[in-house]
Amino acid sequence: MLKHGILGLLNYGSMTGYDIVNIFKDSLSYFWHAQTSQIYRDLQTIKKNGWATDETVPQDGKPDKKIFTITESGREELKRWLTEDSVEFELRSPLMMKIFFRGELSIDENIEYFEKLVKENNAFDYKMYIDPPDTEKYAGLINDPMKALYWKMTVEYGMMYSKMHRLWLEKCIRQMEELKHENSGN
Amino acid sequence: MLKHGILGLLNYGSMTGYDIVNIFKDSLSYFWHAQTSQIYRDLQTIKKNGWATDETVPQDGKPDKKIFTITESGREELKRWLTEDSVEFELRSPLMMKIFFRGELSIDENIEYFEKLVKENNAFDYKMYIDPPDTEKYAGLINDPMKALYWKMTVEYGMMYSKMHRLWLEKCIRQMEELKHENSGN
DNA sequence: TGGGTCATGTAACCTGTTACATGATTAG
DNA sequence: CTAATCATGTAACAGGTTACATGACCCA
Repeated sequence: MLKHGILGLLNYGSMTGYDIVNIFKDSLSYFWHAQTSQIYRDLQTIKKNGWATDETVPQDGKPDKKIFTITESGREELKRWLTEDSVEFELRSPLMMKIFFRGELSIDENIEYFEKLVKENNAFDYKMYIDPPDTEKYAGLINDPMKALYWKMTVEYGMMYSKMHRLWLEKCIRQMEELKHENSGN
Repeated sequence: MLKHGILGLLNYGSMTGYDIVNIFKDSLSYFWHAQTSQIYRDLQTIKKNGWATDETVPQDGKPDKKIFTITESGREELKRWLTEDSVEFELRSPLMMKIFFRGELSIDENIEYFEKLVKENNAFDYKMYIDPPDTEKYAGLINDPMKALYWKMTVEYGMMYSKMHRLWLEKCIRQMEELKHENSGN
């Protein structure tokens, strides 16, 4: 998955591992986390598979750069991946895994926990509001409005997800409060 | 993560690897996928860590059973995991990874693709409607209404997620149609 | 003089996936 | 007769995480 994400970025233009790490942070990281070390390692695999070539460019005052360029075979692989038939409707949520078992703790602990999650969610929204993913920054990379649409759609997904998440958290808190009062009312 | 999910199930009562595989399918699998082989392997690790003990029970006409029982140290580990402070607000979506790069394909291919996703989403909703996750089936396991709430909340999350997903897909299709007509209108 | 940016990675480990293997019983 | 259920895994590989390492330049 990550290899194809890197390939997709390389398809916009030749760049270094360092560039990829940075662009990743501003875009794909919202729905796929990647370690720097993994990016450098996968870049080696990409080269080994013949999907990209590299060229070392010396610089003065700065470390050498290694610029990767996608090959024809890399473009084919990217297209193959994009059009392959696979079930991607997969949701992996460590949060739900924990909440499933949260009945082990007291209802007060849980209400407190959910309120903490609401705060985190708000902080995320606020950060998105004051410092939104800067698509302009990469205008040189993705200048085609047809291509930019898809980036925009993933950003919208993130926003809708966040909203749904908050609604769900609030509903859960209401349900816990109810159960709490029912039990104390007996 | 999976190890702690298994530990959580074991905490409801002693059971075999086979039982865990089945309960997993009806519950946790909606937000965490696990291979049978991984469950059996992690069960070995859980035993090695002293979080559970096992007892082999011969049966006739059927293979031997290996019943796992959580230990005090296992319960402590479960509680530690539940209360640990960690950022779980993580979204991993292979779908978004692909959509981000979908500008490489034609707008007609993309509209078709999104319509396929809508159908898949509807099929999922329909399956949930005619064959909902059967919490009753495990009433013997989780009989405390306080504990059952948390299971219910994760199911609700799945439903809200699915709804948001459909809304997003529909919005995307509208945006693509618009862009398509704008471009052909020039 | 201390932290941020630029720029590269390696090593060890942990977690998840795919493919394979066995074999009796029971329900349709 | 065939498919599902019961019940256990192993081996190899792929992918993700954590910790560590280097070093110059620039700005405050």
